[in-house]
Amino acid sequence: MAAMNKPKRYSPEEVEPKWQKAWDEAGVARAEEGSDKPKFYVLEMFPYPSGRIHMGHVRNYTLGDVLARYKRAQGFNVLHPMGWDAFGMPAENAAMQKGVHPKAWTYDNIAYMKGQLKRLGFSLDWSREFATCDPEYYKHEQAMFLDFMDAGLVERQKALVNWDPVDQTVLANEQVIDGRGWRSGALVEKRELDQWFLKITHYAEDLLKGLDELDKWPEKVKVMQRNWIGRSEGARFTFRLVDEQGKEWPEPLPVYTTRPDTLFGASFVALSPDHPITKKLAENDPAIAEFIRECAALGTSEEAIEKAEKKGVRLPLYAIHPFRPEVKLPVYAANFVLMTYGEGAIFGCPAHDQRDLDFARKYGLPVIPVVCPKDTPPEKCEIGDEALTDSERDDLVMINSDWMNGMTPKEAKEAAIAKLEEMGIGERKVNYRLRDWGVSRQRYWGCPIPVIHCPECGIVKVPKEDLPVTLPEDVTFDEPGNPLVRHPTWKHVKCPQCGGDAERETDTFDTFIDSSWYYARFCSPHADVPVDLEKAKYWMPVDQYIGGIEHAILHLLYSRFFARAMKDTGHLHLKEPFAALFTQGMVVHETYKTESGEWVEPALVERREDGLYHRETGERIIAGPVEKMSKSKKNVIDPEAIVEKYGADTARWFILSDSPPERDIEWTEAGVEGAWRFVQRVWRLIDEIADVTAPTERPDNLGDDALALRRAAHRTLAAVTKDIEALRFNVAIARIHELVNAISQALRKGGGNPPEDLAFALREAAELLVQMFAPMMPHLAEECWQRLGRQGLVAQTSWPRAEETLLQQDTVKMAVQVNGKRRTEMEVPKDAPREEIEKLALQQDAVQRAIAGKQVRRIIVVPGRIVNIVAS
RNA sequence: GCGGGCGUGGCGGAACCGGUAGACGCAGCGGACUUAAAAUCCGCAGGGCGCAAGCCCGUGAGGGUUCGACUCCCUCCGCCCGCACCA
Repeated sequence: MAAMNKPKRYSPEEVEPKWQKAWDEAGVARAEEGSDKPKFYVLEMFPYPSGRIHMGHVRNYTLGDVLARYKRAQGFNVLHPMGWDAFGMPAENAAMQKGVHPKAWTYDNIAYMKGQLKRLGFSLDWSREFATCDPEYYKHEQAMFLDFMDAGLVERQKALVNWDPVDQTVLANEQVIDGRGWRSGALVEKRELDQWFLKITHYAEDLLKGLDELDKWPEKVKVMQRNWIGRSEGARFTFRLVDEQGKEWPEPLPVYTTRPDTLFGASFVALSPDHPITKKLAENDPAIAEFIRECAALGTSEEAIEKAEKKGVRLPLYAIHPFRPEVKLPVYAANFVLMTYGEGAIFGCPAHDQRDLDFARKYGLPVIPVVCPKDTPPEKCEIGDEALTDSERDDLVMINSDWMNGMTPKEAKEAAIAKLEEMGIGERKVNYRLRDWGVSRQRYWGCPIPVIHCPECGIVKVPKEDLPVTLPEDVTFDEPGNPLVRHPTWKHVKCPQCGGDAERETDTFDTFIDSSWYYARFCSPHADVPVDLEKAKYWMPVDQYIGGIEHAILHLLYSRFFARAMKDTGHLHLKEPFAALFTQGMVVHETYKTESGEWVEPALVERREDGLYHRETGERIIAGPVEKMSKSKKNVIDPEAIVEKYGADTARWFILSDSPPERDIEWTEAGVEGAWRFVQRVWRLIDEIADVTAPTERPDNLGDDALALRRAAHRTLAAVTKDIEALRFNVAIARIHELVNAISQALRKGGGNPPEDLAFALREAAELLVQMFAPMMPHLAEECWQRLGRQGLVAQTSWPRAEETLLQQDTVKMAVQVNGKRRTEMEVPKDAPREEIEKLALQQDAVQRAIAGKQVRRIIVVPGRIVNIVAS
């Protein structure tokens, strides 16, 4: 008989804080080096301290926490740290809008969000916490930058940037909307500024090759990175140029091509509007100058590029065809030729390149096919509106190409390159789309770049002993622009070399630098070097990295680059920081609008019999599509409200159920209610079983019910173990549901006073159940564990092992098919001989009916699964 | 245009290596308990025909391989994501 005062209902608001405290005190999440256990480093992408945790965080960190808790139980020494990606523009925006200092705003947010993460019960090692805006963190970033400079991995280049003349700052491409600054609305200008660049291109080939080894990364991400790096093989060669009088231009013109095989089809040469020759010619030719202006005004927005017509302007030059000196190709400046790729100049072969074809048609240039399908006679080979761009197909052959005629395009490529090399005017060349990484930002809330500009000595590195270069705190945000520039004293320093007056660099680093090495810092967060190599050698690489797909290129590529640069400067020992990557799906929610088209938040929507209504105004509400939670569409569910109402375990359980973690999950009230009911149901079940008196030793003879339950429990354990390993949490949860159903049924069968054997099985199953869901619902698990009278924390208990003998069955159910159609099923002994199974199958009534009047031709037996009788 | 992925009940999704399609959950329906409701518990549930036993159809469409296909191959349709004047 249960005690009267026992809580009927599980109350997370009381239970959860209690266990969170217990975990803290027991140091459950503490990771220590020097353990003889194998290590496991699980990391989720650290958050930007925007103010509050959102559902995406809940999903991300729940996935990681399940894995961390599971691996700990499996006997791993687990590193599961958390920190803050704390530099960035929102802090400055808050400063401008609300008058708070970015630092205060950031640290307040961190404090608040840390509390939220704790209330969600994540087993994080907070002793390793840091924020990237801590000078203790960024001073190491500055030191490494100096080392990168010494290693030749840093360059200062002029670069075209988006300049907002009102806010007086550089904007990222994403911050330019329809040619205007997203905050100021001012027309953005293109400015050429001196910027710091990290030479990521130095590792282009290695970053590409490294992808092949990352067998635990999603193919999708690797493909995106491959495309981004954009390796292409071709040739670089030069054209001789002559002017209209036939006078030789002083310099030959280099071009890059991936299709040297099509050289005989060339009908023009085109330069980028930004090409030095174009600019030079524009000095004396207003038409060219006007064209350059036009192209610059068009901007670089994707939309503009997409819509832009192929356009060009004739330059007063001809290019001499390298293989046919008598042929002079007209030279144009064309808007589709990019200065930033290859040599900023191309030869146009309209027959085999769509852009060239469009251009040729517009300007009436010849279209000479040089590649032709084998079964088409050369004279019939014509190009309409579409260029023939294939070159890999084997059924293609070169035509109109002098000595290359008859070759395949592949052979012709080789032949053309050989010829260009022989002539001494070109060579084989690999090109990459990847550009160097511009890291200068004209912002305050970022890591200061540790260099000094001296009028005498030029660029001078800040001596390492003077690091960190810290941000001044007495800055104002009442004017646009970078407060570091107008700070009265900060930038004025003596040159470390000559002692004369000099100025600090006032740009700060792109915040992507901060997140490019934080994973390594977690190994030794308090070390006085960027990374303690001994510790990094123990913990790195990250065994499982988890985060959103939106970082597929930027963050993940920068991190891979940084690891390489750190390795080459002695700060790390490996090139690939993340051994396994998991990209989670988004949390989505239905959207709601009033009839007048205003977005309505879910909390204000009331579900009535005949539809949806506004809780306050009573207006009709129309449900819209299910979309990513976003403030603008108001379809946001605040995790804090969920935790308050249902507790962390319910939130965690729901977000893990139903949808596989890589897919989007729809947050629904009904789904959360379901999870909540399950939490209560488990609690009631454990509560009842705790009252059953059970033997501690397994009774010798187990009845059918007890044996069946033991089998169910151990089979579930085996399945759940596999599913967690594979991050198939939704399936693991389904198995756990099944086990709960099985235990409930067994408990009902046993009545209030089950026999000894069943009592033992019930207890065993209950304990296994609790251990299985502990990584997902850790608080409930501890409470149940205690209720079952077990000592210690589940969080510190080893993962149970399934008993092998219980996983096997004495008899198996086999389906019986006739001609591939299932007719019946039968129970046969596990290792019944083949003949026995065939005989039994043929005896089945349903089989007899199905084969009546037919001849049995063949019987296929798949042991333990099916029998298929082929009859005709 | 190029690249990647995905199409399974009303919904989210299961299905090991080619072997009983639809586990589990949500929503739904019926019943028990209750004065009533909530909660809880029991049961039903892909579609069609049938009183039933049972039979037929069924994993986007069509074809192929196979004793057997959600799974492998080909063609097509649809959706999602990424990249995109990259020579």
